[in-house]
Amino acid sequence: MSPRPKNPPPDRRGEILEAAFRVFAEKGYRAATMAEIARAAGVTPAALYYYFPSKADLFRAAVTERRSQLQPALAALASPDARELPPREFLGALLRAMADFLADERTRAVIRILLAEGPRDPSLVAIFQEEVYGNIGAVLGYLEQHMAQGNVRPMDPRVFLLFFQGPLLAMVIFRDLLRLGPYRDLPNPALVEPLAETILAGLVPEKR
Amino acid sequence: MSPRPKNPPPDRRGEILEAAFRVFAEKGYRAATMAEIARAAGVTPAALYYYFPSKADLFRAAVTERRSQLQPALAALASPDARELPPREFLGALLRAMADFLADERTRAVIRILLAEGPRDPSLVAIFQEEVYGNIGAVLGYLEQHMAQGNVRPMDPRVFLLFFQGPLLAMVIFRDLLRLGPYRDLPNPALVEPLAETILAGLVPEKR
DNA sequence: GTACTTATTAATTGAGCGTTCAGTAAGTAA
DNA sequence: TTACTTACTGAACGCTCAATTAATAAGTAC
Repeated sequence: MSPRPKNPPPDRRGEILEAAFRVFAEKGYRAATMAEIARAAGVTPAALYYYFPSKADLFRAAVTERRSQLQPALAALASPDARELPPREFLGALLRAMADFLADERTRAVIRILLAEGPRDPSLVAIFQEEVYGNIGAVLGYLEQHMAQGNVRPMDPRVFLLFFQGPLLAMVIFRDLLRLGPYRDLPNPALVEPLAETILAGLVPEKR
Repeated sequence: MSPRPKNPPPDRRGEILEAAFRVFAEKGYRAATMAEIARAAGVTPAALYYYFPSKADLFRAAVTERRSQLQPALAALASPDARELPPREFLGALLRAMADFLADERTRAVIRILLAEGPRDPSLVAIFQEEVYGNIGAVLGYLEQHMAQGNVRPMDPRVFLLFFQGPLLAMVIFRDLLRLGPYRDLPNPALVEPLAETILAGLVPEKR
């Protein structure tokens, strides 16, 4: 192959990032090789070093790039419109929005990377923590207000988040990451609807 | 150092397995080197090959060894005594037993390994799936019975498990694996007690 | 004490991988 | 046309690391 190809691809850098993300998501950081990423991107390994100074930098760039795709889904949860809803509707919508968010294959890839590399790379965790908690903040404001008014069972907001995110996260881990047999064919709604019903029955006190 | 030391340790193999488990748990499979495991066990790398044919075999053996430590905690959940309890007490005890189970550092190490290596090693997942689901089965029997009698809100048992395990698993991931700031100082009971209260209020219908 | 087995080491090998570097075709500017 | 920049390639380097091998001290059986 010759340098400077006839039809110069307009966004080599972007192609490399996408290929890198795919390979890192599939193999993990250590097992992913620059050679394989290069192959996936249709270039030679050396070309990767034209755009990124090291494997670590490429990894960071690839993951950070994808992260911004997650923003809208979370932001929607904190929209002013949503804040006008009564607790039952608000919390149900929140739950469904999170489920949609987790239904995205790229989201699951990020989770896969985060679970595999996060425990050994705090700076990677920090990237997501900042972003996710920035958006969750608004949701918590809503909650605190309704807890004070007695419309929602009062509790530590951290506990609330675990309560809400936990079952969904567990489903993604069991079904999509570990591929546990019994969960293979459990569709999202089959979890979300009973979950919403049961959580809300316990979380939102009966109308007085 | 001389071969065949003066005071021959009685259980070299066990020491190696323990050292290997620690290193694998901390570094992950790829990043853990035979040299480091050997150092942790107080032998040379070649000694590892006296007991285990390859790195992969050592890894499998180390993880499998630990797995059996988890059995008692899960078995207790399915004891005949527990099955006599009314749903509220049974489910509360189940939740607390799971929390205790997850409080064990070795359990968390297994989870860390499972999340990091599981997505790329189905046979590793299979080891745990078999064991965990063997014991969960008995719990599900209890549940089905009480669901049929209307004492527990009827639902897919898989959903029930996600519902029960999810928040605890999420706490372990956020607090212990990813070390998210806000969760750093959230003690187990601070999650378990409100969780039990809220889940049970929603899961177990009001007394008629 | 001799023969054999067990448990271990030191040294080495060989593959794989991140990274570097010199070279070069294609595009751009004067 | 010349000078320069951009965007790569092919080849090689150096290192790490899993795995092998030959040697050997300590224990055991006879």
